[in-house]
Amino acid sequence: MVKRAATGPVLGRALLILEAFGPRHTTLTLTDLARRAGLPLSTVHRLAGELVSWGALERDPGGRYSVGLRLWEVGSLAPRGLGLRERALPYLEDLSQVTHENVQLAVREGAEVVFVERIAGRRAVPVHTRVGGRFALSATGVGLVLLAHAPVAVQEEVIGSAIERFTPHTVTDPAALRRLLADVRTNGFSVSDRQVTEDALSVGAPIRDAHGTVVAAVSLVVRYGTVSPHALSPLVRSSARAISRALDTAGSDSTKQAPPEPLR
Amino acid sequence: MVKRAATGPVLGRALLILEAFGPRHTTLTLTDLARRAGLPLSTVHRLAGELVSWGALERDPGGRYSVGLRLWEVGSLAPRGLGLRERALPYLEDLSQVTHENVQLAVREGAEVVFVERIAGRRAVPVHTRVGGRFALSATGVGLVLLAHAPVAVQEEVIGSAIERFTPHTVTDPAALRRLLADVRTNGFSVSDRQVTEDALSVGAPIRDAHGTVVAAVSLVVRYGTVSPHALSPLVRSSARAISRALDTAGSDSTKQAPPEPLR
DNA sequence: CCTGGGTTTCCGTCATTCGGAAGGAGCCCG
DNA sequence: CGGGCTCCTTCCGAATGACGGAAACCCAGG
Repeated sequence: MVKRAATGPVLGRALLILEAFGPRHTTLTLTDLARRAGLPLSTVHRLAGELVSWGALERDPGGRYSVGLRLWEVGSLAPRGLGLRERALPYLEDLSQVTHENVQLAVREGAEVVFVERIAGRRAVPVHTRVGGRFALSATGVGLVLLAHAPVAVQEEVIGSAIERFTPHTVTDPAALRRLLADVRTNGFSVSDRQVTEDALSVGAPIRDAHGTVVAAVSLVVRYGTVSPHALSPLVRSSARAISRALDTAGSDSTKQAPPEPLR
Repeated sequence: MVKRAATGPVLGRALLILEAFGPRHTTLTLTDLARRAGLPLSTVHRLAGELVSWGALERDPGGRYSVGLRLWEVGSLAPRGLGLRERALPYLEDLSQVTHENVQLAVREGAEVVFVERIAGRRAVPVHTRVGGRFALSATGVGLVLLAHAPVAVQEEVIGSAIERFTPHTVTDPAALRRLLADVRTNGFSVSDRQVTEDALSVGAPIRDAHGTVVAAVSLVVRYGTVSPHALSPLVRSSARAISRALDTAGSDSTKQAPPEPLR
């Protein structure tokens, strides 16, 4: 069994409160907070008060709560968050300048992708990606890369459960997905052909740490039909390798680089 | 006296643990964590375990702790963090493209500036600014703007306590600082003339919300002597106003209406 | 084999959290 | 102007979960 939370009441509830916030709900009233967290009002009132006094949450003049700057600061210390973003950004910008297309940088968290950075091309296909947002592993360019190199347990989890379909082109057949992942591993890049939206195609490549473990992925997202995947893959792959190299050399704050492996 | 922590033991300690991380200490061993947080080992072990199980912290194979991606995700929901950054970014990039100098975006937290975004010009003066990092209010371009428009209590706090000196040009005299702040308010922009380093000068301007309250500041940082402040101020000011406008339209509902959240 | 660093587990004591309920503060509508 | 609404804040006694010293554990390295 790996599911059990193992969290005491206090912390557990405090974290439930943090979880209540989301992209669609960045500021919440106390009552909403309690409702969304599934906790009694007075409990939320007390805990939220403590969180505010530290700066994890903030209250606007109307009394509504939002995530505090202080929490953002701490969050920005996450090696797989801002740390990664900072090191990769120059290369992502190069990609952006050269292609004028959407560039994405993402890591895997559990059975989902989390987008760490996104540079939107001016006249590129609109992509509904939010920095800090999550998405299914099996459909996007970055997702396919991360899934292909994920521990087998994760792959099986994803393949085993029903795969969400976004377009007629979304690969939902387990066998087909397995083949796709194998291709990603042998080719060194992924292609998501209109799997998320009818008009977009993305090409992703793996970013590795000093040990060769895949820790992140980059991708270019282009309008379907305008560019061939084969034209993009060398570009994406070489950028991914450049970023990988940048990660190696920049590992200054520790004696040895170790691959981050989130557990559940 | 400002305000007592008002935090129960559990949460308080958990937050102390989070505080133990910093730019120079992104990954810590359990013992370090305990030492830096000033807590007994077993306590930290227990609490950190809970935090890990939720994803607020992560452990690498070596058992060392770092800030978890999950916390970064939640942090990215902070309106004054990523929210602000996202809306301002296009304008910051324009500034960067036009001038090829360093562009900074910051907000005030207590008696310090917190940098929310920084775009480094290729061949611009090196600036030691880190996104998510803090700095004294009284010296930088952004800091002067934020201080000039801060509540009087904050201004007095800063002016009252000893002002840190970075260069011979740093303004540390209370009266002089007061005059400087008054200038900032009347001129609508600030100039930090070699106050942080001998070779840098920065010009900052205020960003306001729908109510006219100053909520953030932008600045350009250039090498001293290359450009006159007067040449920069119109540019910085107009960018600041553009960003202010972008904040208004983007759904800053005061206390009136139900939040019409724009999705994409 | 032993020494020393960090890590994990245990468990009796007792300080802290819990949350229902009651009291305010606005706001809208008739 | 008053009654009803929703949302916010404060209180306090019961009992539950937190606390952390101490001891076992697990390596490396000498």
